[in-house]
Amino acid sequence: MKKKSKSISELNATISRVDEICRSNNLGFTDIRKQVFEIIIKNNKPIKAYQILDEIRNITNKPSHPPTVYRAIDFLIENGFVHKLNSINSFVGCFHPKTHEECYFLICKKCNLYQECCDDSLKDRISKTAVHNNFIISNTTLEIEGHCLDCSKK
Amino acid sequence: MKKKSKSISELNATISRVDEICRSNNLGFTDIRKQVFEIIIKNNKPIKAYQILDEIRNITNKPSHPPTVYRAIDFLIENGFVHKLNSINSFVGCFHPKTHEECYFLICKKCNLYQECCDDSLKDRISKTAVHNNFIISNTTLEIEGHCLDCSKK
DNA sequence: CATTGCAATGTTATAACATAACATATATAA
DNA sequence: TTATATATGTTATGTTATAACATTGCAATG
Repeated sequence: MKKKSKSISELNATISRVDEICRSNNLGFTDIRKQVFEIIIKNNKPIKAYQILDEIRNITNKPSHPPTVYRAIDFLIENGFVHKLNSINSFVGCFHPKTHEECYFLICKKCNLYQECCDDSLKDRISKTAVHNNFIISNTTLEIEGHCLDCSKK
Repeated sequence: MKKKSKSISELNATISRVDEICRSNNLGFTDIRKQVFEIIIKNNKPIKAYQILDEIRNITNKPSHPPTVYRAIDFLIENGFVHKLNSINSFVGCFHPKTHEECYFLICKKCNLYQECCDDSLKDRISKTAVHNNFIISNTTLEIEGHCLDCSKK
């Protein structure tokens, strides 16, 4: 389980990476989208849409509305830069965008830190289950809630 | 993928089974709870809380309110008789309550039919992933969305 | 350089999902 | 009887998300 925040350099590297991906794929990484992405990725923990909205209002001192945030989130999810945790209606940044399609998560209920856990054996197992049921996967939600090592010690 | 509705006898068997479990565990399977359970399990497809509320209103012709439904759902989920599909804010009945803790799902986006797919190899794989990350699981959400055989043929 | 088209954003309103808080009822045990 | 616990009724509100339409800005085309 992740113990501490990502380093500044790691954050910046991820942001640059997304910037590049957008440029090379002709995706408009607009100010709003960049802003929302940065808020999500810097948050370290899953963040909710209305928290993002509050932050934007604080930063810009302008009126902002839910659709602005949700549209940006949609863009970021569509392109794999952000994931939604359905079990807690929250959003997390992806630290290795475009390197995998599916993303699985461990979420600590106590400290709220999360970790992507996208190992291939798990992916394979899920694929096999789908095949076995004659099912064509379009997207998978795997969210494992519980306690990380630190929090289960306490 | 499930092709058709469960048979009446299968439904009744499940309802009786739940009834028994409640009796032997001293759980109050009250009228409201039974009613909500029956609505969910007979629906065959994932159903939403407010749809359940509408059905109750139709059946009873009395004023009913969201908390009534959500309380019943909470009871049913706590005791493993119903599961929530977080990815679509919907509820499904469990056809083998108390025989497993975790329940995984295949959900067809086209016809909305769902199937529980709780094979042990998948469960083991998830456990191993958790162990590998020093993580203690309290609950797992695995929802695989896509298309069932029938719908992918069309 | 219009003007047309398109993608993104602004804005208002409301839909959809869920729970807090307190009142009432019902059953059962002390 | 009274106390206690469990369940339900009821009002209000909190939280999450989207529909619908107006406006802006920019780039391609004539």
